[in-house]
Amino acid sequence: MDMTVSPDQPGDNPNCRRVSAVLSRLGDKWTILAVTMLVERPRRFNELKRLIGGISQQMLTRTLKSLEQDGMVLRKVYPTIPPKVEYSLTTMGQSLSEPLLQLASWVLKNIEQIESKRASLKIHNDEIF
Amino acid sequence: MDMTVSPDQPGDNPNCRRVSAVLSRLGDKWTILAVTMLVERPRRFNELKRLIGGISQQMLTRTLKSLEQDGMVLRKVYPTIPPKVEYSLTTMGQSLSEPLLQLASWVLKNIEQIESKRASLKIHNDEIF
DNA sequence: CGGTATCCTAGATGATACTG
DNA sequence: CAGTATCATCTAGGATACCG
Repeated sequence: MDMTVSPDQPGDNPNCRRVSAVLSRLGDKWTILAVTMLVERPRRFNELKRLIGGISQQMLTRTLKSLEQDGMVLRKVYPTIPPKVEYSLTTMGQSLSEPLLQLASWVLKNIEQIESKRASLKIHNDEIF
Repeated sequence: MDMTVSPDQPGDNPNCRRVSAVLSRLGDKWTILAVTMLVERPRRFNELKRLIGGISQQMLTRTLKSLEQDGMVLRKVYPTIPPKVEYSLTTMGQSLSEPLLQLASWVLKNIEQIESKRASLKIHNDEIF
């Protein structure tokens, strides 16, 4: 599972792509947010929906299902009326949350700079066209 | 820029979505790999293409342009014949690479477990359908 | 060598309605 | 409450051809 790269190594790098496949799943529009919302404690479906904000019901369902299939999230159903479903992080999910929170923290520290850079480019383009 | 969440706080969370927007850009299919390939030293366009492997020319162009617009990557053109273009990480790009490499490292440590879990679910579904 | 331009498709996402 | 089902839209990404 070596991701180091010898200089100018030609051809494809299968390990890179296996890792990339997982990363691009983690990096979809909602996954990281969902995991973040589960760090503190288990949450119910609609609770997560409110916390995340702006996610459609369907996408929350899919996101949670993917996380469950990858072993990051545990789904527990309480057969009450009305039904209650609680989502929590597995051990692997908790360990994932550590680098994820570090990344989120980096984004928070740098988001002003990123957004202002994007904005300035936009203005520049607007001047040209 | 508070990402902490008071319990059951209703409504949308704009900060979450600003962060999410950046994260989902970072998490696309190629960005993280591209940044990783630039950590060691600057690289030329086709060098990156070879290192990443499997990326189309167009997507590499787009990925690098996005990173440049966000201030992560510096693009330096040497007006030689044939043309030579070198990409390197900016200071912000270097600082980004730290949490990114930690995340990549986490994936490497857990990828076997994730892939086997996915595979076992696939077998299970194949038995049903 | 390091790109653009164009076209195309699968999949991601959203909106809405319905259900146990 | 916690979903499914269905339909519509948008975009990421690939393939290919061309360019300075």
